[in-house]
Amino acid sequence: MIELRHLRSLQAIEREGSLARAAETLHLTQSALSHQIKALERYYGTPLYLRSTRPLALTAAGMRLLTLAGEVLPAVDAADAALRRVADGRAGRLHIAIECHACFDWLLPVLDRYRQDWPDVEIDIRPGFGFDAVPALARGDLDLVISSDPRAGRELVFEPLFDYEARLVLADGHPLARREFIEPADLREETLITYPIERSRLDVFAKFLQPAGVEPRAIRQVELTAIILLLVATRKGVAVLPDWVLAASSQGGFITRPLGPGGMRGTLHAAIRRSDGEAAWMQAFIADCRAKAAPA
Amino acid sequence: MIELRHLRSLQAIEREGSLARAAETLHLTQSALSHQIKALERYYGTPLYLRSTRPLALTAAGMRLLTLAGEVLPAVDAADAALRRVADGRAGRLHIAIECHACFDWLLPVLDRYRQDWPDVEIDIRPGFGFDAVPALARGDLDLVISSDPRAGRELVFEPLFDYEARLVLADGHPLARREFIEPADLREETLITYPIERSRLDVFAKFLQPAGVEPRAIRQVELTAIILLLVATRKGVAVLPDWVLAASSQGGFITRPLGPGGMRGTLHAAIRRSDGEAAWMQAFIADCRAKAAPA
DNA sequence: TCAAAAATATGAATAAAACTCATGATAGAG
DNA sequence: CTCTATCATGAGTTTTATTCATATTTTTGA
Repeated sequence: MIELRHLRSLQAIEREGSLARAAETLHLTQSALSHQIKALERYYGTPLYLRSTRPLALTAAGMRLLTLAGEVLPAVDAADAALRRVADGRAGRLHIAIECHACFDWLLPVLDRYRQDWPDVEIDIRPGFGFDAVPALARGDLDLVISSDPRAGRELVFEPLFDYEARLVLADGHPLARREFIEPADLREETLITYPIERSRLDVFAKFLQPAGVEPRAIRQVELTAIILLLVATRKGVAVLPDWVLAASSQGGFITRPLGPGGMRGTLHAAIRRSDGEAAWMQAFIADCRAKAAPA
Repeated sequence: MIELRHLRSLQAIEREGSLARAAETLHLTQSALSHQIKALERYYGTPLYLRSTRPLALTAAGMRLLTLAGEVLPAVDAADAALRRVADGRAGRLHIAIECHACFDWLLPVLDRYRQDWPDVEIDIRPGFGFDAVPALARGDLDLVISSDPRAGRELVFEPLFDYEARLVLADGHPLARREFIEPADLREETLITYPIERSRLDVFAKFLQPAGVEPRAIRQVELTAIILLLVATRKGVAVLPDWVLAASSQGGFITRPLGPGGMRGTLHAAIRRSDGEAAWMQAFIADCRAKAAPA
């Protein structure tokens, strides 16, 4: 069966004009090339070179193979170079899912900067994984999941990125603004504005209201962070958002208060496969996440 | 170094969904495939499959190679099929040169018929070889030369095609028409119409006039056979043409006479490389030439 | 035309590789 | 948690590729 080695030999013979010189550039002996071609000719049952001429002249069959070499070898070499970039950490695939909805706010700027430094990394944000993101990571459908509850395993690593505090956001002059901190019962008469995801995935419910058996007066779901802040400022309700959202926002007209006496805190993690952990492109990305909105 | 074998394995694994099944279709063992992939991974220094999943899932690097396989293998298989056609005599290259100018008249119809039966033979008529056609045949620049003087060698074979007689063509009622045959001196007062090639390559001169030291009154060179016949019929001169030209012509107004008492005869040959002599496409072509203008 | 030079071919021996066999390890299903 | 399907591993074997030494062929230049 023909192999790439044969195509490389044919190209070298054409380039160098003789078996002997081609053999040199291929780091082979003239004999090796002669045997190689003879084997090809035996395999196909037709001569590739006219032997009555010196140097050898290609037959039509030989030319067909030389053409094939020209078609095929550049593609092979390109793939080869690409894999080499993967091997030394310059290239990789970074398909991200985010479990935390508000993370778009810091992630997009980070990605923007990152992709300039790592042009060979194929970046994507994949929606629609929901709570299945971590299994999808193990399966190889994803490469990184932004998550706030680490469940490391043999195959997966959870790299801590940064701590955050979820705080209640309310309009300037709201009655609750006089409190030092917020208790669950305080929200009984409030309209709570949240991202449009199921309650079980919202920490306010899971960790704050539900344990106390409190239900807010109403819930309103809004997609965009900026709109949530606008609604809060115009006294349409209150919201619970991580502190980075508020630090990064240029909007005004609201203040924040801790949830509970100690505040509701957490740590954001990047879940990755252990096998990707050493790669330069991955380490750089995690470093960029930690630096977050650092000056460009 | 990566080889086509590896690309075929990757494709089979993708197709079959597991090493074991892929191994079957490749007529290998599962172990062989496992070793093969491990070798590739060692070579590139990066995993091609995630091992923590069953069946194996491709990594980004693995996908790059699978893509390469898709690009490259169809081209390889196409070339392979083409060479197989060459090997069993269905395909070949037929680059023809003709030493005899009038041969166009029977060759073109023959080629027309031939190429319908042998679509995989690459046909061309290569002008500009002149007397160097036979060496060019040995060098592999040509594959067949129509020639009237056989000089066979170790490398070359001259296949006889058919006999012909070169006859003097003259207008009906021309004074020379009363002769049984023509002698050199008869042309002393005639205008001789020839193809536009050097005198040494025209048999009338080389074999008939020159030996007798006779020079015609004038020479006129004309490219096309039909025009030559027209000029003869309209008494602008006489010409020497092989008999097949006259047999095939539908024009009238002229008669022919032998040159010398026995006529000037020759045999047309097809010069080919001995290595092409066995090929089915070549034998068929020579047979077609011998049959000449046989009914289609 | 002949010998020297250059290029390729050949066969045996060696080196390298690819593959198989037998078995061990692991993941996923029930 | 066991069972089954799947993949990995290492030693041994077979196959393939390459080298070495030398023969053959073609080309070149007197």
